[in-house]
Amino acid sequence: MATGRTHRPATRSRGIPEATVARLPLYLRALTGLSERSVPTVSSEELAAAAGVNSAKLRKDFSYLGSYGTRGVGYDVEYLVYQISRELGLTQDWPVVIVGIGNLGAALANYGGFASRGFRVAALIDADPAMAGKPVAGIPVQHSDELEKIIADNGVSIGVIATPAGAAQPVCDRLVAAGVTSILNFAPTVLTVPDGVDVRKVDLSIELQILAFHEQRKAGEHAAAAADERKGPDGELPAVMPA
Amino acid sequence: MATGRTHRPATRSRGIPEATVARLPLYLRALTGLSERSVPTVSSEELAAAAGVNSAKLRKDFSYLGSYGTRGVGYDVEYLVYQISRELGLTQDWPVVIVGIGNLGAALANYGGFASRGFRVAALIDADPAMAGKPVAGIPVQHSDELEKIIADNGVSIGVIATPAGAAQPVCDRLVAAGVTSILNFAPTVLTVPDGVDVRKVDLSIELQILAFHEQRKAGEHAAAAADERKGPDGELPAVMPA
DNA sequence: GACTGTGAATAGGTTCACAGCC
DNA sequence: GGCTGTGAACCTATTCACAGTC
Repeated sequence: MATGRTHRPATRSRGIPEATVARLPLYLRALTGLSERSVPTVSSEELAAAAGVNSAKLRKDFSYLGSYGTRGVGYDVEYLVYQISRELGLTQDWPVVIVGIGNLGAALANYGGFASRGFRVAALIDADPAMAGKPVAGIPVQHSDELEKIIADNGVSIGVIATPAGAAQPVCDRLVAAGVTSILNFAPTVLTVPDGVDVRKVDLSIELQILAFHEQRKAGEHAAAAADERKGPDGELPAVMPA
Repeated sequence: MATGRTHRPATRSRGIPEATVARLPLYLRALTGLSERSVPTVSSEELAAAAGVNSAKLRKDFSYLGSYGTRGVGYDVEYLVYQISRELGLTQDWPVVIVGIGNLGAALANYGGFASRGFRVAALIDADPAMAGKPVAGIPVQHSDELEKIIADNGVSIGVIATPAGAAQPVCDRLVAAGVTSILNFAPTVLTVPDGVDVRKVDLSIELQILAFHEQRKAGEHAAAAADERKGPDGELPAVMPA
């Protein structure tokens, strides 16, 4: 009870679960593919397969958006594309800035998947003066001195951070101060932001580590029983605390 | 431990929840930072802050690994680093191949976060013959004809796919046939794999779309009180999106 | 007194299974 | 008959709150 409010409990109007929101882009991608092949309608079963989920989950997800299907028939592809796009806010244009134009930043600038949704790379920003003016993906890199002006001039509310870890928090602070309220962070560091600002992170090495965990388990399936319990096989390193 | 009354011994030793596994790399990163600054011990509160989670969750997570802390004191940093590394399988060397050396593949090849964990880029593979031999991040790119041989020679079990969407499934099939059992997929497509093969995906544009959803909702907060949805299912025209 | 470890309570997400409609 | 939409059952994850330990 003493714990105040950290997280606003979902808004009153539309309670779309977070897990559902995270899958909408998946459905949208699958639907876009069908649309390009001029498929008029699709069943929950087919669409679920194309999106890589199961059909019960898909139907449940769609039920949060409304009743957009037809029983006995399925879903109208074009109509669903529109509804999901609207729900995700992709019917409007989102200018984004990418800060940190190293290898990853350049890859992001070149990534086609942004433009094809409602995202437009409004500017590339880097702290290295030597980068200034150099075009990447056809867009000239601007120096980070310009950051605040760029954000303001373009009405940017989404920023992508692809800087080294050490630069991420200061960059984040400046973005937020300049008016950015959503941040996609590729730097391997935890960002602190004020309430009302959303941060999502993508950490490339974390994904690999999760794979390694499962991979290890597969490998150890033969000899699983052996080195299992806390009597760990300390091959090396500090074996403090016996527990 | 926990020889209490619980009548379900089943989930004892190897039952680490997936959500916990996904956070272990986060803790590890925070701990590594502390270790570099020679901090000897850390409380759940401090470590949780550094990792960006709350302390109850962290303690619960650690309780699945075992009792590695000391009441009244906290956790020994070095010891925890070791235990988590071992749990994640990072005390061994994981050779990985990266397939598709475009902008993103090159960024991944250059990404320092891999090497610093147990990951070693064993080879870079691309289908473009013009790329063959060109060094990227100091590693010469090899042609995809060599894929099977490379996997076998290096004992690779983890593959990273950074190809265009269309090439991803064929590449995936070849990786799996050659013995790869874990795949990190950056291509915006759903991969189909046999049982026993793990796939994790990272889709850059999906993350942005999720941000857009929340961003849109923030923007509408002023006018939120207005029409509270539930508008007629066919009130809007499915005006198809621009390509 | 400080802090971990963990049952119990709660919240969130998934799957089942079937009613309702085409 | 085929397929959606959804309450109910189930499962997973998070948070609470406090007993246990140093």
